[in-house]
Amino acid sequence: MARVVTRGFHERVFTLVARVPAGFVTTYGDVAEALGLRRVARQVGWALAALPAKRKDVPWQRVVNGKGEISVVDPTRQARLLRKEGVAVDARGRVRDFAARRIALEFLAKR
DNA sequence: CGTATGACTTTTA
DNA sequence: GTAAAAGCCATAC
Repeated sequence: MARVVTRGFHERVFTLVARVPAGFVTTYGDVAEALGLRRVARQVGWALAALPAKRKDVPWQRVVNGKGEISVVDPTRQARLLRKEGVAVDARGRVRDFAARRIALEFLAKR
């Protein structure tokens, strides 16, 4: 079975990201690994970049890089959204207690 | 079908 | 702790 196709790659990314509860964050690498491909972290970010503004069900703001820092060109908006959700963000755009806020991979890839 | 790009990660110094 | 380079793979042209 190793048919891990890219069929709706974005769709899978959105689905996983949508599973992240408010107050928690995840990383591109985690999402990619949850998909079964740790190397596609970039493509995860790509999918979110291509994410249309209509997709309000996808909390793209809860996705940060492996360093727990916002990789978006304009971290201000994302940081503001995260703070609004209860996630403390440093002035440098880094999530406080990132390791603790980082959701478990099992929970993400669950079902 | 080949080349270029990128909201990343990891390794090495 | 920071800095630079390589790797990786889906999308766009």
